[in-house]
Amino acid sequence: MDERYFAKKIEQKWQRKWAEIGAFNAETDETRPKFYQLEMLPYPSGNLHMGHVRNYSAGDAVAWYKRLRGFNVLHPIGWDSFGQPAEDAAVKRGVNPRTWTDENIEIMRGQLQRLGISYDWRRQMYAHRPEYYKFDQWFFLKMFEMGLAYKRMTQVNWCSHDQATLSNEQASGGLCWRCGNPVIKKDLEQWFLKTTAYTDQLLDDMAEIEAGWPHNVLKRQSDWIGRSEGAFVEFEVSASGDSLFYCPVVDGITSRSDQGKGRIRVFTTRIDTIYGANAIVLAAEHPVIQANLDNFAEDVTKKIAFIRVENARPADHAVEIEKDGVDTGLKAVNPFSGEEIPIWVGNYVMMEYGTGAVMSVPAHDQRDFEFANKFGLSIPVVVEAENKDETDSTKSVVTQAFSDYGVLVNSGEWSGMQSKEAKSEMAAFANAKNFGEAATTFRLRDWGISRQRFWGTPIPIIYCDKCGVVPEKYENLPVELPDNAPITGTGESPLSKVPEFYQTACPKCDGPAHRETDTMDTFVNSSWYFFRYTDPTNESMPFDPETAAYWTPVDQYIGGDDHAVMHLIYARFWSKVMRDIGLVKFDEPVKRLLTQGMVVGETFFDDESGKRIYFQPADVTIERDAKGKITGARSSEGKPLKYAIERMSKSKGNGVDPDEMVEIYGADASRIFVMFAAPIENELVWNEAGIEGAVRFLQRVWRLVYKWQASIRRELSDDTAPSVEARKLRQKTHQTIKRIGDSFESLQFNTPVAALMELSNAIGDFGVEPDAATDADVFAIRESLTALTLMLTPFAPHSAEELYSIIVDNENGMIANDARFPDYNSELAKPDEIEIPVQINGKLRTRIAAAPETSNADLETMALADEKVREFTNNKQVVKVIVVPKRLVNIVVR
RNA sequence: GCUGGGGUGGCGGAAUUGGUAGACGCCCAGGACUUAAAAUCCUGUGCCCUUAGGGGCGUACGGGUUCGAUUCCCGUCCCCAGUACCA
Repeated sequence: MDERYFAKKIEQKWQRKWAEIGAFNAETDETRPKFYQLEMLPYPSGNLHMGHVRNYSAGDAVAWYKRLRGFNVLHPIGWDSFGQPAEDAAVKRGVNPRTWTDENIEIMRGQLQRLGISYDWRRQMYAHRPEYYKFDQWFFLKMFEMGLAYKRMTQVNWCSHDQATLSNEQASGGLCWRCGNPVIKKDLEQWFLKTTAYTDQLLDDMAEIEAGWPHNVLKRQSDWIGRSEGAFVEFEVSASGDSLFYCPVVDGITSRSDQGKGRIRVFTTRIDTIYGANAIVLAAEHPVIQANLDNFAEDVTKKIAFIRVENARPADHAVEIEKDGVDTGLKAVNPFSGEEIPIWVGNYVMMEYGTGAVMSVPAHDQRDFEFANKFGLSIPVVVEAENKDETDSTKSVVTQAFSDYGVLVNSGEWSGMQSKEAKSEMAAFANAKNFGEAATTFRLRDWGISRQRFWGTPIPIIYCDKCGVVPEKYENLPVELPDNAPITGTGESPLSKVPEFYQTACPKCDGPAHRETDTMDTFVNSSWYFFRYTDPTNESMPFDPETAAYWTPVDQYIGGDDHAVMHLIYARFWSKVMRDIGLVKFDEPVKRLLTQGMVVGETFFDDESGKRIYFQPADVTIERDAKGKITGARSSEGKPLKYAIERMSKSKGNGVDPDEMVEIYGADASRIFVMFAAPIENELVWNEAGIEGAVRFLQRVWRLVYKWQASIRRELSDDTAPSVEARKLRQKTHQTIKRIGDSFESLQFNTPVAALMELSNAIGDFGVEPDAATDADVFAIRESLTALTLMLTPFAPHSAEELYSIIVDNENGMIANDARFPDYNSELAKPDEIEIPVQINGKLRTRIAAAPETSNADLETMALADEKVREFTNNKQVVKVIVVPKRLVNIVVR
């Protein structure tokens, strides 16, 4: 082997060797502790991007580290290979989605292999293969039996331009996220999974994973679930000329009272403030409003229509919409006070939340306050702070609602009670009097999984004229996708155009029947894929429960935080269902979660056209000032360019091809750089300049090993006394072993790389040349080079293997085979002498050298005796001396 | 707006959670080697003052607590992410 570092040559060599011995093939072994390292599976879009490289480099570092620590590691990869881009490609280019997908997987697998990620390739799962999606269907049937899968009519967001259904997120602001055209509501029969059956568990079980998940992810999940404790209260509609008005009975929104009058249900978290209600405010879409549009005065109806349009909120969350509303002329009776209050329509009330109706309590709710102010409505105060100064009612100018708890006033028989206590009692009272009850509402909705798409798992349901909705039989699974469906992108299910697919016999009566032609949301596939890895070829079950019991739950999951909510809530839901089926025995599938930041790119724009044309290419001249700060950039023709940082993507032309990186710098250098450049949870601004540093580092290590190669292979006698040099190097080695172990436990990847660089610098600075080295010197060098090489493995496995084979001088001595993380010896890590900074009045003035065990008293004496210190303490009174053991001495003088 | 996380050299970022601020790397400058370049190696590199020895300032800004604050407390400004006018 050459003394120069040829990345490509050694990378291919070790990838081949690992494959030969099946180095990363995981087998169940009850005698060894297991570790399940998982990264979010990629969508096979065609190419890896740097975000993938970051994700999989981090995962591989953990997998290697745990292997070096003696764990039996499961580190699998698979393909999230169902989804819309395959259909788009089919529409655009007429290719078969399956062919397109399979080709992309081949390309991306090659890229991952060239990066040398240590996967057990035998365990790949492919969402689009019948062997896998058969069990999506299996789970669906189980859930159908359990009452967790059901079908109902629902309104979906529909973009008539794109001919597509949209999720609420995609239809935010009432406009299609893709084309910007208005979104309409369309009625469709859809299948749902009852995520709401697990709402409480999804919230409460967070306690089990709290220690291992990012705080921010748990927060977002609990916001998403959105529990709020309160009560429903029904207000009777009481307008004079009652007959004019119509109150349709809509379950959960309105009801009919004993007197035959309609009641409007409101949800409130503050039933204690109900005596302060000055109005009922309804959403414009509320059924009572819609049913009476013809009965209102003409200008009222007009205003309602206006509000409905204006109510479409802009996508920018920071923009607050001005309150607007109109008095309908209808009245409602406060069931507590008997008071008659007006019914308004308000733009700040959402039909999608609660019942689409609120009781407006302006004195104690900021939004109601603003509304009442704008329209000059009364603002009756019913809660006062115990410390009266805080209550706005006592001030001459009221600018804000008082929304804290306090003492009830002007609240009939409840006056004088603590408002917090009154909440439950008033809810109980409402219940007893039959006009309300305590209730908890959630934002979480059941999971609509029907998609009018081709490239997804067919829903295994059959519709029979005689028997109705009939589940497919388990033995008939999988219900396979046909190969000849016309994919037009027109929004109707392509499967509904394939009679061979949908024409079938009823599993119950054997009569003619037709299949469901919708497919499942792709999030279904990713909700349980990581269980499949434990038993990827099982034909009768999703996986064998016993095998899975060894490997699962996942010990460490790593992926982008864009999946913090949906994917991770669905996966948690799925695990709970699997637990209830009896497949697993735990509540939570992922013990520890790490969310990595995005990789973004620096882009240079043409200043005139605004076109993105350059991404750090060679033909851009970056202009800097004397200190190296970027002041601007010019194209090769001398055009000034604008500079911006954006998410990397092909379409923006600022993407970096990982293959190119590997080709130029090597997989190891690319991986080290990505790990070193920024903390994993931060956004990473891609800047290729830094990668040279990673290459230089590897080359330095390479040269060091070659420099000492001959010496470290020689026989060493242990009777030479170690030099100061040797003792210092051993210290550094053992300190580094400690640091790197700690870093991995706390999932830091940038600092251990820095620690490795420091260690290699220390070896490079070793004051003795190989020919002059004593046995003790060589021993220290060998120890540190071996440790350095082993600890390099998680970041640069190919280089580590190559260097290790040189150090141990043994063809069979592979790290992947049997090597262990170096042992830490705390005695050796201890320095002989430490430097103690001496401060005077908190300012650093000098340092003194001392043995680590020096007592506080001795340190104090030494510090005071120091010449430099005496200069400062001369003619002054020493008031106090603070000694921090092994840290510093601070002398306070006056 | 609300919630969460932040603000440290020209840049990415360290700092044992109250104890030497700026590790490590990039950039930049100077030097060695070379006919030259590349590569490599060495030196310098927070800012200001000083011939030197050294001194002063410095972790967004203003206060506070402390022998000592990047770290804790109060106030202000700014950035990023999430978000739902959620009743």
